[in-house]
Amino acid sequence: MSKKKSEQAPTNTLGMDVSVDCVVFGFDNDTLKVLLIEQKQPDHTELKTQKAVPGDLVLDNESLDEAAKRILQELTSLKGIYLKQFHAFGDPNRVRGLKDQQWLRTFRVNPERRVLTIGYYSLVKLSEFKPKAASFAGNTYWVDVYNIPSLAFDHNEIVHKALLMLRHELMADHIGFELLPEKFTLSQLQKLYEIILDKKLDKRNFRKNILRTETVTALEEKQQGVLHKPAQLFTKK
Amino acid sequence: MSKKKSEQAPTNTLGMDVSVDCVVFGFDNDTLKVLLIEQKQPDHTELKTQKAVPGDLVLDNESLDEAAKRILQELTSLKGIYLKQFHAFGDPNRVRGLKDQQWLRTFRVNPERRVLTIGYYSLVKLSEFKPKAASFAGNTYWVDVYNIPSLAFDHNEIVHKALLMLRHELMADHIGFELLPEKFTLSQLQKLYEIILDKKLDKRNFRKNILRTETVTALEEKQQGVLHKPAQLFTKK
DNA sequence: TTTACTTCGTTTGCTAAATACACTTTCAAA
DNA sequence: TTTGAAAGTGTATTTAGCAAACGAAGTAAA
Repeated sequence: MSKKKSEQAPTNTLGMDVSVDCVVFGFDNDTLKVLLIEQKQPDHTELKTQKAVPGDLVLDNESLDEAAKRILQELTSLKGIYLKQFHAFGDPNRVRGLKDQQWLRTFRVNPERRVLTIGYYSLVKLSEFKPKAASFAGNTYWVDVYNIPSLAFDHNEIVHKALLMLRHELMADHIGFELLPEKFTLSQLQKLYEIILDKKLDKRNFRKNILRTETVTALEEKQQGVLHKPAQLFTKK
Repeated sequence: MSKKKSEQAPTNTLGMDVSVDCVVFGFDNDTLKVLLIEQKQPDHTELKTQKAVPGDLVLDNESLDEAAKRILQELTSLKGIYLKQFHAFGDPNRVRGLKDQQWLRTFRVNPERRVLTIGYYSLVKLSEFKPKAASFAGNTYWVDVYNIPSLAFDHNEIVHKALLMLRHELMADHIGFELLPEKFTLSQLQKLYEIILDKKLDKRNFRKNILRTETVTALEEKQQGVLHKPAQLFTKK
């Protein structure tokens, strides 16, 4: 930003591509899931398709947050989704793998260029999620965050880091309800916490703590159609 | 990373410049300081010089961490300095201010290009710091982090965010001693914490907490040359 | 050498907050 | 009316936070 060009090496005058990758988390009351997209199968070839986290290049006049929002919106058709930047991934060779290059050549103008990517994670309510039909290369999948297949580029690392950052933020800012429907029970919320943090929590203490933070409010309503005592419903404050 | 080019806007084919900016923190036993560099005064002009945090473009084959290390090493001649990436700043117009452009034109090949910057902060021991003489544009200064002047680009925002992230990490990972000499007293460490967190701490609780984390070990040695009971010296474990 | 002064490091004693832990209640279905 | 299944709740103990005070260890000046 401020130094003169250094003597020992030429300053980068080509620039590089910058992308945003979104680790989209969803929760189905049982497992924490991550949304993956699949490489579109090139016509009549037998290439094994790769999977990755959704992402795209940042456009010329777009901020990083705007790019992340755009990607997510094209993907989910939802607005107002929780989004958080968590890390920049800048290995010079992070898209230079053979399969990675094969994939990039199918749609990038300059597939061989270095790509810096900014990682975002987002929290969506699975109940509201409708995968947008034909907008993406290949299919989309939800996979268990604790059982992620081998992904293209450095996306396994990106997902892993996203989970670590999500854990931190969950403890600090109690954003868990972003993954639940509008109305939810405290047991659902607790189970979500337990799965994200990967440890058991005490029911009474959990309730005390959550209610103290005042991030949720009790509704008059109760759960319906369950074959046991119906729980009180809550919503985010 | 994976989407087809979207219809509504052309994908960026020019790429952009990527830089790393380092917020270098130092501690003089009294105030938390940040290292600033000053724009080199163009010959016989009367332009008011601007100040900024040190940074530079990322080179073609360099990772982000490597770029940050390089910048810091040229600046301080020190190795093994604590460094942490904390945020990416990607506003499309973040270097497009009039004065910012004037400055960039004095040394950048393409001063008008969009620049994405990755923010790092680093912790240096002021006692070991020797500002490198002529390597940089203009002078270097240490300024109180709570009294930062108006800086070029979006560097005020960058410094502010760096401080917030430092606070979080200090509480979580107890990295404070990175700012102190090899041997330090717990009172020094406590004062450092109080200044970074901007609040008073209880002496006994502080000592209990720090000793419990086992990040420091007591030496056999005691403080010398003080006109009161000498304190025990500690060092990082 | 005595006294005053300063900060160190710990003690005591109180209050507030966090943690560990187990039983009763409510509803639907059989 | 019994059964299964999850909801919902209270208390005792431990740990953390805070205030005041004190003996210890050193220097400096009388």
